Amino acid sequence: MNAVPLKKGDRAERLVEEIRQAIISGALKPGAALRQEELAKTYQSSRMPIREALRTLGGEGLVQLTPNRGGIVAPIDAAELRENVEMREAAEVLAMRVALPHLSNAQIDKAAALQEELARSGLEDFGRLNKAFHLTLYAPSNRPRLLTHISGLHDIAERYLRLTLVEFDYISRSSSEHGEILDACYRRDAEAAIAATSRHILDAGETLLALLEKGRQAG
Amino acid sequence: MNAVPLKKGDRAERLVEEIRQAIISGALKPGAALRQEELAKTYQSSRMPIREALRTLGGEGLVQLTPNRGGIVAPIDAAELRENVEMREAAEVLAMRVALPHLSNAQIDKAAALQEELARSGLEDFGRLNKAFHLTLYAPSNRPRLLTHISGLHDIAERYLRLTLVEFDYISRSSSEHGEILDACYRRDAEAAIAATSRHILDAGETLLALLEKGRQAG
DNA sequence: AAAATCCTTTTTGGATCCAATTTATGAATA
DNA sequence: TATTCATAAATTGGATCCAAAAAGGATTTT
Repeated sequence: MNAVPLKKGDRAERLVEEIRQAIISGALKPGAALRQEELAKTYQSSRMPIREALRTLGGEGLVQLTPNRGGIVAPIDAAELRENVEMREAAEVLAMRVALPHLSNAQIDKAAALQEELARSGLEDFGRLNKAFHLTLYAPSNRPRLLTHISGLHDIAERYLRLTLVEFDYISRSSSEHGEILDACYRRDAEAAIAATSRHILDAGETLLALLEKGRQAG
Repeated sequence: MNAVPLKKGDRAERLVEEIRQAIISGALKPGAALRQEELAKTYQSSRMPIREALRTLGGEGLVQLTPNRGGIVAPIDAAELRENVEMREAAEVLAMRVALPHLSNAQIDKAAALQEELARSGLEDFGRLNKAFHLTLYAPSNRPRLLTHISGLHDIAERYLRLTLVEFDYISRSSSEHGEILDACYRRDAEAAIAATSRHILDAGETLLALLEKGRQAG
């Protein structure tokens, strides 16, 4: 594989995505030291693009950089999850409010299709599909910075989702809440759509926080 | 100068701050190409830390990076300003809501002192002091990610402030709005503080947007 | 004269090299 | 035995070097 000579100029970019995914999925564990040489060997490149990638991921909050000591995978803690939930609620309510007036039925259908796939899929794909579901609804907002912001928040949130090994119950509740959001969108009921979005995020946050605390006690 | 040998490990960090300030202040003009060699010469270093700094600033939205073509100072446009205002409103309302219950009179006093300094100062220091004023009030929120987010939004907002060469009228209105916020904080009136913060941000946004449009027409 | 093509120059991205800093190891001392 | 200090190994940050890509100019072609 890798028959394609890999055009110059996106090695760092690729690495950002690969390492980001490794962190989100938990393949790289919270707190783990990110040795440049080691990553370079793993991803078949020199240390240089690794360094650039780590810096980008540092900006996203997935890596903690310390001068002369390099990076570690950002640790997990309840305070960050709480903060993430609050920020996500604020940002997604805004996105929904701006997007809804420009949302077409075709786009809602697309989100609905993602939700169906979500219902059929396992935990492995939950984060990716869930993020796609929400961002699909916000796409017509025409707010690129806001969407990037929300995307980053979802990436961080997914780490906590994976960590707590969310049970089936959670996914099914999320499913019905997604249904409520879609209904409100189809009706173009802004208040209802915003309220459902807000509740969806905050409820999920509470559930995860509780599980995280429990997990912390249990080990 | 530069008698201090500049410890290793924060060259890139320093450069981030210097270049960020140059972009915010307008010394580096929107759309201008950021030649690595040139910046390296200007800031007395090699291209390497420059590259890392540009990548960080790219993440902050102050630099636009294109593969194999390097970076340009992020362009200015009305759509981004609007988006920035919306995001700032959402984020700062959240910050105020979370911070207010933990806000001490001493901290409010500190913000008030910054406001006084603000009233005496010129346009040159407006952005910095205004940001400090708001962040001082949000500090007890204990939400580091949120504060970083707000800080970045302020940096971007300042570019538009400088660009429109805001007139005296704007600063004095901002001054009285800051007074309203402080009053509400002293009274620990959450609703009033949030409402005043929201209005403050949205009003300023409208003013700037209008000036930006006018400036665009006038040249 | 306009457009396309080739060639030169400039500039970026990646690899390698070197120095500074941190971390690990072990000896010396209290 | 625990602690401090010195030394060695590992690792990062910065500089330099080289190849690939893009930008700019000249020449040819229509």
